[in-house]
Amino acid sequence: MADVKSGDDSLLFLTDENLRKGIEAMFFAYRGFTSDPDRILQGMDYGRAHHRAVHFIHRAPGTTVGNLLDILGVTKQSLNRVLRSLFDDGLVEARVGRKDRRERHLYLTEKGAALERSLSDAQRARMRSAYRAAGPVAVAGFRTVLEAMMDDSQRRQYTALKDGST
Amino acid sequence: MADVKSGDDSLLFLTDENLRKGIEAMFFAYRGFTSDPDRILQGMDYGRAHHRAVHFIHRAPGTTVGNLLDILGVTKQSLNRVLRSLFDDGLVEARVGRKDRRERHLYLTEKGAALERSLSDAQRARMRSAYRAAGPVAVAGFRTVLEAMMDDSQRRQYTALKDGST
DNA sequence: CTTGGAATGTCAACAAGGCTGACGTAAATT
DNA sequence: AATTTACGTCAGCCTTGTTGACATTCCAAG
Repeated sequence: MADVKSGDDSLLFLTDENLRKGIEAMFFAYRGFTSDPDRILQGMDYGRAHHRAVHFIHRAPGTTVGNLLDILGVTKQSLNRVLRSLFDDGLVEARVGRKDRRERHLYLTEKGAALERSLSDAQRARMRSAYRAAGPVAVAGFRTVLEAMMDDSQRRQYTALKDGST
Repeated sequence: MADVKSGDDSLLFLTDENLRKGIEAMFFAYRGFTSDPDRILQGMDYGRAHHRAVHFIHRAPGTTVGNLLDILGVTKQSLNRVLRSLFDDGLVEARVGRKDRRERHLYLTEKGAALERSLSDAQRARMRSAYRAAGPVAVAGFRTVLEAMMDDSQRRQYTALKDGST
């Protein structure tokens, strides 16, 4: 695909220079992307790892620990440290699986949902403002490129969530 | 805001659902974005922090330590630890400023340039494949949205680099 | 010339959040 | 009954970020 004859400059967007700009844009944008939740979380005993856990538990209530491990791509020891503090503080609760009682299904409590809301409100506000400034066509392109940047396994998780439950 | 009259769907891309998808796309894509260099670096004594330092020294040869501090947004103690190991291993060299001799101007050695090349080759390969799959219009949108997501100070640094020296 | 402040380097201590390895328990599966 | 799976936990390590304190060097202003 995209086998462009010479004389055609439609592949100029693939120059190393343009790729470098994209790389640096990712770097700086990701900083902005995480900065608002980070600001909210600092001072609490929580960090970015808690944010991620809370986000995906909110997103897929009743998800199992193992499932969350796959999505977050960390070790169970690492996730467990985070989950334990969320349990202890009453933000997340685990219910034993009904079908398979080895599984723990995770849910946000009211308190947890409140934190999730405050974090995602902040992050969405930045996203919304960026989307609005860029317009719908740019946003579609944004999502297309991001999706193409993922590993296969990540893309599967993303799309599984994308059109997910609720 | 976003007071969309019914019948007009031009602002439908600003729904919370779409914003959430963008947020998750950023999360998963960033993992892909960093995974190739991370894989190369693991096993060496280096990590992502070294990659960033090497990248921006390559990008703006002769940059000062203070300048790099601004770009990377870390403390000098943190950066110094990274730079010291790069000095020790002969990947980066610091030349005392000619005009202001307090400043250290940073340059990659041949060895440092080789590492930079291997890291950025890997990262560019992923980027190129994503760009190619998405096409030029999507790429333009991608960059537009990312730029809109940055903080002002980040955007200034980004654009300063974007059309920068060489 | 002296001094204030800027740029840099360094030491010590600490925290978050990754990691591995090992081990234990309960429950499902074979 | 034996094995595998899902989960939890203990112990220890690494990277990379943080703060605070302090020394050095040197430009620039008084």
